[in-house]
Amino acid sequence: MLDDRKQDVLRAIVQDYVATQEPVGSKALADRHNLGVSPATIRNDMAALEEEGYITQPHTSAGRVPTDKGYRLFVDRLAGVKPLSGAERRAIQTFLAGAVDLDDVVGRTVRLLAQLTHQVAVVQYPSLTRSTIRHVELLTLAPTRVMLVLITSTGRVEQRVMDTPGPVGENLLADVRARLNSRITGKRFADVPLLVQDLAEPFTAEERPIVAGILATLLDTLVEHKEEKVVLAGTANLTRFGMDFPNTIRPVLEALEEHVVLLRLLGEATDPGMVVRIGHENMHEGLAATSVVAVGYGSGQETLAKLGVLGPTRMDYPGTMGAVRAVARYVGQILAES
Amino acid sequence: MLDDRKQDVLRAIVQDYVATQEPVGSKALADRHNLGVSPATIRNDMAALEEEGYITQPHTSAGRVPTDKGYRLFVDRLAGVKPLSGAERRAIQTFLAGAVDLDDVVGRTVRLLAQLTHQVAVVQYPSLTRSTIRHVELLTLAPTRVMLVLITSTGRVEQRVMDTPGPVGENLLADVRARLNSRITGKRFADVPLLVQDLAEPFTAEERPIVAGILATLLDTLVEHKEEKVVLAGTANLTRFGMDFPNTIRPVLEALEEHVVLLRLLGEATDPGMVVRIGHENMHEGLAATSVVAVGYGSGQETLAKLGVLGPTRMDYPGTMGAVRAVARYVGQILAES
DNA sequence: ACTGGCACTCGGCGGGACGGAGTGCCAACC
DNA sequence: GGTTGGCACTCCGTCCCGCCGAGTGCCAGT
Repeated sequence: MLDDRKQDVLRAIVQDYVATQEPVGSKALADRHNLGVSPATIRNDMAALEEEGYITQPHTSAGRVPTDKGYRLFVDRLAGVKPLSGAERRAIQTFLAGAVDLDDVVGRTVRLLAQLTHQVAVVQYPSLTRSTIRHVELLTLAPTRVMLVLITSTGRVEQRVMDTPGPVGENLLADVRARLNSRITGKRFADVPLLVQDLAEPFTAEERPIVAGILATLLDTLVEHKEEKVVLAGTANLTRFGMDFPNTIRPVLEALEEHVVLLRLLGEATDPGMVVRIGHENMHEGLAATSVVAVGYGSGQETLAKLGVLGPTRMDYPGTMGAVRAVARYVGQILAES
Repeated sequence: MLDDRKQDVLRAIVQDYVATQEPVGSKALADRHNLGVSPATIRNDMAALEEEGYITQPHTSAGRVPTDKGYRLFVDRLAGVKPLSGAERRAIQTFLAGAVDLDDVVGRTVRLLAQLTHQVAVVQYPSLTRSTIRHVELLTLAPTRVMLVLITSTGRVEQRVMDTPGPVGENLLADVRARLNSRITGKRFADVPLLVQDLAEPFTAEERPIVAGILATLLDTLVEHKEEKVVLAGTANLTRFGMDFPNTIRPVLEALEEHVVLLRLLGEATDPGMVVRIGHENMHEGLAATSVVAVGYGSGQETLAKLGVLGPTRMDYPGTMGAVRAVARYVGQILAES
């Protein structure tokens, strides 16, 4: 379908367009890349590429610009992933190593990624769905008020305060705590409802509603925090592109504020494979000129969560992919150690 | 210095400019506000106002625009705080009442504030400095690894994982936990170092370094989390103003990413008094065209933290101040209940 | 002290001309 | 048949110019 030279031409067009941000013409191509043929020949190839939908011209008698389909081919077949320099790798490692807790790791990661790629970075918190329960703690705050603290295998802590139907003694609480932990410590979230089902039964009629309340809150917390959290950084980088702001930047900022959208963007990324979604592939009107590069990360084998960057379709894909992959690896490493 | 009519003129200029976003001329003023005098008279007053530095003209023969000094006078003496409508108040209350935990309260608050004011909203988490300790919990994660969970009177939970110099028995941990809680529960953060000073003494030579390590981590956590956390929302609202983006919006986005700057912006706000900082008063180059309206909030008497909004100097001050004040009150109320 | 009139100053806007970049096509060439 | 040089054509961006309107400052009159 596309002979070698046409692929070379497409690759050259993408590279030049990304570098200059301006439509690229046949003469400029012949000058900057030594393709060994004349501009006229390139023109013929360009006409063919346009026919096939890989490139387009903004107006008659302007240069060509890659289409989403063109970028897709470029990413899939014409370019690799550009590895980071040794210095960059070391910088990442030392920067992330200084983190004190999970929040800090995530915060540092997102800033790092934004700075490295000069784009908007998004990091999703380690997901609860695959993780297990490490400990459940119950504390009395007042006679009829209890705080539940849930610690997960990913180091995340969730807390919830609840009011109880009657006063709660320390003994009762200690009993419930012990029973709870012996049953669900080390278990997966999904299995918890079944495991605690009959936990209230041994208690007296007076105590039972209290215990039931605690269990309900526990289950509620598990469900509630399937709502993943995301953080982002580098929104100022959006201003680096073009002057057509009101139409371009605004919908992007709006999309970034909706966590639902963000999560969907990172959505399909899984650990080994990096996902690149280009322009309209995002299935979001406001992000038609935006690409997302995302990848899963995790400690050890399993994918805990995802991270990625978001920028204009005219981005440096090899470099961006390299940075995203590298950061994901180092974060996974850090998390595995702690 | 400024007679009544000149003040009326200035007020009218600010109101019209905020409404139209365009320099306002003498004729338009005479038409839209019934000041009872002719445009020529207004022109004289405007000349005086310009002389005094309250207004300025972008170019010769354009209308006048308020200066920072003009806005300052407007806020201080010419306008009040516009209270919200009953419907708005009810909407705030029900929206905030649905929150499940502290994170959720903060998240809802910031989104609410952004939507209400159509500007960028900033909410600082309840500060630790004035709050007291409600409970300290110690958990073993592995033989030589301990997790410390700190619960504060504001409902905030901080956790930290540490490695111990040797294996830690449950008995030892329970002992330390009990001693710690009996000493510092209910105490202020600032007093903790003194209170735990000699807590390691009763222990054996083997145990002492472990206990010391735990204490060190505790103190470290207290210091560490003086670094306040902030969240923001509504950055998309920045695009509502003018087309001079690259110069206007970029430095603002950059400033918003630096938490240090954000915290300083909210800085001086205290509960009863609302702080309005206009343009250059922010002492930040990139925020020369930006105003900040901030106020402290808290449950009961004391100010726990601050919130506010950030927008162009040409903002609707009375309305914004009304919204900020109202939201702060309701958040304080919600926090007091929980 | 206020008002109406008047000359003056600019910025914004539309129209027209120009130059340049780039294309498509065609005939010639290897 | 693929490749090349040449050429006419198209259109965008830009510059320049002149006009119009809004708004001002000043001054003389009430």
